[in-house]
Amino acid sequence: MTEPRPDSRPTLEAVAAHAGVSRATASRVVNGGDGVRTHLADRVRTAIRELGYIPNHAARTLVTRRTGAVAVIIPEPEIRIFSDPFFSRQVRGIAKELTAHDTQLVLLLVEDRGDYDRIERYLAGGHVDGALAFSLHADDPLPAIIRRIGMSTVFGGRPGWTIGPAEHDGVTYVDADNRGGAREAVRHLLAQGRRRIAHIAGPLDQTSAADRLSGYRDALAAGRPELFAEGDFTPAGGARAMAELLDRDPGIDAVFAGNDLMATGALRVLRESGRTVPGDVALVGFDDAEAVAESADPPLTTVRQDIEGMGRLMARLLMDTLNVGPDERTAPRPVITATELVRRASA
Amino acid sequence: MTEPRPDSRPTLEAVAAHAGVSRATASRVVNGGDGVRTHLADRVRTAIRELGYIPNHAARTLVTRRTGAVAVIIPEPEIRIFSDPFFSRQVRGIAKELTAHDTQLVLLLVEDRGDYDRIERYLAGGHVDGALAFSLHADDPLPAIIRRIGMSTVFGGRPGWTIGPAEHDGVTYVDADNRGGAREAVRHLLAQGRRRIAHIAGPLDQTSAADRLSGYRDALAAGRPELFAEGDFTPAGGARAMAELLDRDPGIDAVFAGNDLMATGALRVLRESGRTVPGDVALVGFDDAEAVAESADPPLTTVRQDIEGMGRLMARLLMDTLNVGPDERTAPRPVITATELVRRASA
DNA sequence: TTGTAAGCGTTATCAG
DNA sequence: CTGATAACGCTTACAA
Repeated sequence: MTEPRPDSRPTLEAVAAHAGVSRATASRVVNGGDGVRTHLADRVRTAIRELGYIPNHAARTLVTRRTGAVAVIIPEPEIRIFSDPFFSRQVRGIAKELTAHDTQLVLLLVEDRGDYDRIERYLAGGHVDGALAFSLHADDPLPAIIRRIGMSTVFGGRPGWTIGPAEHDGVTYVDADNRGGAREAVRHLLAQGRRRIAHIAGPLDQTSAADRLSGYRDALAAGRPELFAEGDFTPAGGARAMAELLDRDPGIDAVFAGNDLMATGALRVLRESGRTVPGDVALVGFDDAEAVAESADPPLTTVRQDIEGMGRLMARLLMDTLNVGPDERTAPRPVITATELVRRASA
Repeated sequence: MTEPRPDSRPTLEAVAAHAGVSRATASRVVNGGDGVRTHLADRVRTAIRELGYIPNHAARTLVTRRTGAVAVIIPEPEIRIFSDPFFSRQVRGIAKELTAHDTQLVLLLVEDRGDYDRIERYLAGGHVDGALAFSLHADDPLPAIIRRIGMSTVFGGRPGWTIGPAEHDGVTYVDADNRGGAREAVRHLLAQGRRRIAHIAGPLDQTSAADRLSGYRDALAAGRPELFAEGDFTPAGGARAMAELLDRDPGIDAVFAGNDLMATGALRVLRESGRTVPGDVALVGFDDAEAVAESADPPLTTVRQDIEGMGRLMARLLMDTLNVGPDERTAPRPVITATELVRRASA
């Protein structure tokens, strides 16, 4: 019923023998075939096909010191992380780009502090050629690890220890223009004649939240009072913050939420308080999270960021680094991607 | 500023020399140290620590033919897949379990049909020891590939080509008790005196959708008319199906939706039609998707499945298979996990 | 252009 | 219990 020894696959040696050439020549053909007479190359290719040869990855890695794999490190200090569509979509973008470069994606989830030992061992163990890491808090141990073992890395989101988009210190990262996007959102509210614009910020130890708060302040600069509460990027947190804000100032006529999830929470509280949206209070979110912004009631006006595109970009940047050798790499630098205000019914 | 040659890490050879033993002995210590005099073992361990030795994975794999990695294959024929919290949570469970077994997770996303070539090459290339695969349609090429190259695999969700939980054909899979859960949901509606209970099914070529429909029918057996429309597991699809159902029978007084996302779509349409929930129409979802069921308005009564637990289970089952050798493995079998009705405000 | 041969870092076999 | 030594499958100088 089953084949005799399906276990051991043909080696390069077998291919060479089958084609009547040396293993070296066979190897050359497998790796592009430059400088091999087409006659022989064809014979080798035929042998490969007939034997169903597939290169042994471990053997290749052993000598080339290249694994053809990249680690994607995702922390989930809070529960929310992986169920947040944000990561899913970014990972999707990354996966697509890596696939295009014939590179594998090794997923490393970080649950708690102790996991970093494991991560370091893994990274140092040479299992991967580079790493992609996300949303680092200012005190995250990962940057130190990465620096220590000298691993090429691209970060997603401005790391907490950098000052801002302009001043960075030697890291490459991809981030949306959170500040600019927030500015645009608030200006949109101002343009509608809203006077008391509140902001529900995300956790301010995350730079995306801090940058959006900065944008909010930028737009309000013209002598307007600022009024904000800190949420946690969840609907419940948004609801809590909204209640607090309403308590502090019942006259609020607009809210800019740091993300769509918090906006839905705010929406619920606004409705429960008897206010209409956008009639009494206009509401703008951030992310344009699918299955959230669009299906909210009313659908959310929000600031869209191209999350999948950011993921792709991260991967591309990393591949670029990997493909030039440590010598003449382009200097590490942040890449800021544009945001876009999507107007729906809520503001 | 930087170390001279941070590039080349110490080898086992170096450790052996440092400890004054043979490479073979050093290797034994690295792999548990059975049958090595404690005296020597300690010396080796010290050397390992002092040199910062980390085993070279490729070299090890080359000889042991074990990679210490597992592939997680996720198809996304429709757009929704990865932004669906379902996969995220299942992956999370898998990741946790694999980590506990010191095994790496290689993520393989399948975009389109052509990707299967790449997947097959990858699997056959011996990059991983086993695979975890999801939600296969009846005509999915993956099972054939997996059988052809004889790779240990555990499926998530009942594969489309199996008949049901009882009759399976040689595959191990983990699935929630979709049918039982659906039955419970509908019985709950019946117990409330609802008479016209409609069902919004997911795409019926997915077994989870088909099984939930079966459960719906089971519960209705007592001579009740069945009334269902097929959605696509998205809010928009749920809305579409709801509109269609209302059109066909305006007297519907309850709806069992195949998942929470479709339930939110249905909710919107019900509200827009002037109906109250649960006053005029009771609504039950499926999944208990966080940030969806709970934050819906009203919060959704739904059937919870322990998604993360299912992920962990899948990984554990695979590891079990991997650790016993092809000889005496326990026969492939489905594992069905329990569901639980979570009562909230919508029904 | 092609072949020979020397590794790459481990584990595993087999004497001692 | 320990140590040579032979694989593992491939790439890459170096020679021819």
